Amino acid sequence: MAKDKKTLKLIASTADAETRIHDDHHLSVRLWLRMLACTNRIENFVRQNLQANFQTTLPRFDLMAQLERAPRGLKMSELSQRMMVTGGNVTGITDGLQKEGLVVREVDTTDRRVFHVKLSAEGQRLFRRMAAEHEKWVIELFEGMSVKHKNQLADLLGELKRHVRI
Amino acid sequence: MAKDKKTLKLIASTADAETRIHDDHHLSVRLWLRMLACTNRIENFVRQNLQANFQTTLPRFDLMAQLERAPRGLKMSELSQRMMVTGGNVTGITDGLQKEGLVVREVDTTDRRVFHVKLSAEGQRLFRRMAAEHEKWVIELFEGMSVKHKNQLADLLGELKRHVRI
DNA sequence: AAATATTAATTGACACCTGAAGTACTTGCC
DNA sequence: GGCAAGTACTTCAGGTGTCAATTAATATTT
Repeated sequence: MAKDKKTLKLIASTADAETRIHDDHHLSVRLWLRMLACTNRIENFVRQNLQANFQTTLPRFDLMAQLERAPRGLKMSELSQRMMVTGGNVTGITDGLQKEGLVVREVDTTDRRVFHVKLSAEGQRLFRRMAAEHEKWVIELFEGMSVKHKNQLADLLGELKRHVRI
Repeated sequence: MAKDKKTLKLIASTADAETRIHDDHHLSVRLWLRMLACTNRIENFVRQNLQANFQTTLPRFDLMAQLERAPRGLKMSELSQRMMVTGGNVTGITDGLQKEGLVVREVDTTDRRVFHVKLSAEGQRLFRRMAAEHEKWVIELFEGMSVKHKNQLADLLGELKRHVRI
């Protein structure tokens, strides 16, 4: 039946190509909306848990996570790049964390424009506790999915990430 | 070498299972971070384009998109649910769109607590123009990926979305 | 029918985020 | 040396988001 329809449309010149393109359009948009929905759900879940268990937020957790992976510290601009947010935003989040003694801004000896942001000892302790919980939450969210499917998904997202260079 | 390590650990009872679990933990977290990175990139791209071409924002576009799919209008609570944001947020976005004449709040005849939010005629015209552009941007972002892979990704995300019910 | 609970939407306090303008510093070029 | 251009970060205005408290209307219970 679908074939009959296509066959008929073939008579009208470019109709078939149009149909294919149209389907692909829908595919891409549907894919994007679905990805967004998944991300939102997981993000909401993680955010609620961070708030309930540690009275903190996802951006703060994210910033600390970046620092934990870079023991030598990160410049504000590097944080901005890795967190995929603007510089002005990083300033605010860093201010808050610094005020609570979780991170420190260290001045660069050769270039007085730059800061090297690092986790304080207390920041490290707290982050380790949070990271352990965070891992549990994420496991929990993905536990309905087989390892095989998780790997497939990770591969496809890796491919997408490469194509989506901005 | 990695194998030697594992073999040695096997002597210590449950070590092998632990290793497997540990790997899976990393898999889930890595998967999640990768998904988040993809989403952020696409979202940033779309947001910038919406701003540059239509002087509007993603949440406003999203709200209008929800309304376009529901010609009979949506209650504030329905918008909140579909947009996956809180009610207070929907109030603000709706206020802005209403002020610009793009949506209208219609009172319910039987329950005076509820509003039915609808696109105005102007809102419909504008949304159609924006949606066409939006579709192009999304296609562009996904064009490096084969239709087959896009379908696989959509399927896997569909599975994830089902598992991740909150 | 009055008291109570529930529901729909709004408000206010606070955090996030962007984009653009501003400040302080460094670099490169004459 | 000195000045223009560039870089690192901050500040500010405005829109987005949460949560908790509030208001107004409807449902339920007695």
